[in-house]
Amino acid sequence: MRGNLFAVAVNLVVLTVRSHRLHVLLIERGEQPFLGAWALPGGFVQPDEDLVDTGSRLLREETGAETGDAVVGHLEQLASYADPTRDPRGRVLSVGYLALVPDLPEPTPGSDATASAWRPVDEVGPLAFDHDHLLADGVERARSKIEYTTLAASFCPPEFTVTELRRVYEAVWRSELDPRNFQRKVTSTDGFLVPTPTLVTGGRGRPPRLFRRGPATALHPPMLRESHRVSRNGDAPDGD
Amino acid sequence: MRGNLFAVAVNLVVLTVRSHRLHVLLIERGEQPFLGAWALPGGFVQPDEDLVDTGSRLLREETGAETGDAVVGHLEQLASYADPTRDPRGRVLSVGYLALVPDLPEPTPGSDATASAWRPVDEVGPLAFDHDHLLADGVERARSKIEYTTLAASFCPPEFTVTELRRVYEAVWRSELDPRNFQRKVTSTDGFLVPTPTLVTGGRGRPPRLFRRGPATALHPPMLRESHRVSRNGDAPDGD
DNA sequence: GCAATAGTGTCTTTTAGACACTATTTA
DNA sequence: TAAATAGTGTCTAAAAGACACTATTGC
Repeated sequence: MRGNLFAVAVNLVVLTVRSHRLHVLLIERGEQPFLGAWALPGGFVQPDEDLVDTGSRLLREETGAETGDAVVGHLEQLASYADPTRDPRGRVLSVGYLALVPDLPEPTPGSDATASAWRPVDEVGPLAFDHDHLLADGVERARSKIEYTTLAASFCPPEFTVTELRRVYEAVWRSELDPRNFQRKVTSTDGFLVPTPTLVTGGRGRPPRLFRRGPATALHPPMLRESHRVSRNGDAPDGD
Repeated sequence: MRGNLFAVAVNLVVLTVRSHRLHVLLIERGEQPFLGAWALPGGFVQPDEDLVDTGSRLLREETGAETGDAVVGHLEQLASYADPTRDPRGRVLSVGYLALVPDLPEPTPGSDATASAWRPVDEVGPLAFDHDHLLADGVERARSKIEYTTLAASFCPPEFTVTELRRVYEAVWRSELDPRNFQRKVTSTDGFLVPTPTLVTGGRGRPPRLFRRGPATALHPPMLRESHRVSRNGDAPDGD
């Protein structure tokens, strides 16, 4: 086996929806390199960890919540980044993971960070390392994946209303959806939403019903973004 | 930066369509570990290479053809695999790349292989390392990606007939498509196919027209697999 | 001529999108 | 009561799927 060894890190693109906007979890770096810069949370893979273990450990450390794949939220591998110049310390390969979580309480900064915060994804300035690229890939993955899966519900608490789910789509896609057609679409897609007996009172209008996630993971037919419906060709959703 | 270093390899899932079946390029290992076993072609990332450079270098070495992203065919990152026990030599992270190429001449074995061959993907026995997993992920990526992109044309030579393109879909999906509806669908999707003046003579029936790939990369609306159209929920195309 | 393959037209069914309308709450 | 939000029904347009039909070759 030839030499040329790498350090391997996992970096998280943790997305959530707060006040109708898509937010990402950032940390302010407390170490070199990029001391004081904002970055995606991350850490090195430990000797006996598989990549996904590192991802869930980091997610737990950064958000406090037990939001692995099993409970609420969603965690999946995005892609790996290994440009030889991406880290001034040497050869570091970073495996990006995408996490979709419900709106959580304020995060607590991890050990190597002086601060952490939720920031709207379209207001994020230049980040440390190649994290802008990672973030863009994560956001695009989320945008396209809620088209043909039920993953949008990962942004919601265990019980939620159809309107809450619609706000998720609208925030992630930055577009408005017709509430009536949306209602029909999601409630008639078998296995997407399971109604509970509970109605949410205290609001302004007719009390909405609470739903839980159903067993379905794929949406057929998919829910297409308007930008995808308008033109017939268009740009590439690149593969990596 | 904490220690715990990895060797980083790239492994290729090279797919093509030969005689109406989806094939993958395999090598017979000429070195330990897994000496004599069949495996996906691969190699280590060299000091100044980015991952995609390693991928295209390996693809060139194994297929002989210049089939990077630019020419014909397609190369994209799949996912990374780093189970601590996946390689008996120690900690090796493998970055999987998916390559879609036209039907090429017989491959020439690389340096660390005693043989290489195209094998139908559904007749591939247990492979070395975790390459069965990698292959399954690659095939599923190809199956789903030709639904909403024009990547199926990457399996074709620069000029091809509509029937050849349909054979690609049928081989990758293992299902039959209506030739007439398929024809209308692909020729009416803007930017997918560009007609040439050439008709292919010498065949049995009416001579078909040759087409080239157009500029479109995305298919809107997508071309859905029958399995996806039949039921409304169904199983998960998992994210990583 | 007939068989085979390429390609078009047309009808039916399904789905998306627009939007009128009903239902149930708070103020 | 009016205003607000939830949810249903219905019409239209677009697309998928079935399949009759025409076009052009080799035999």
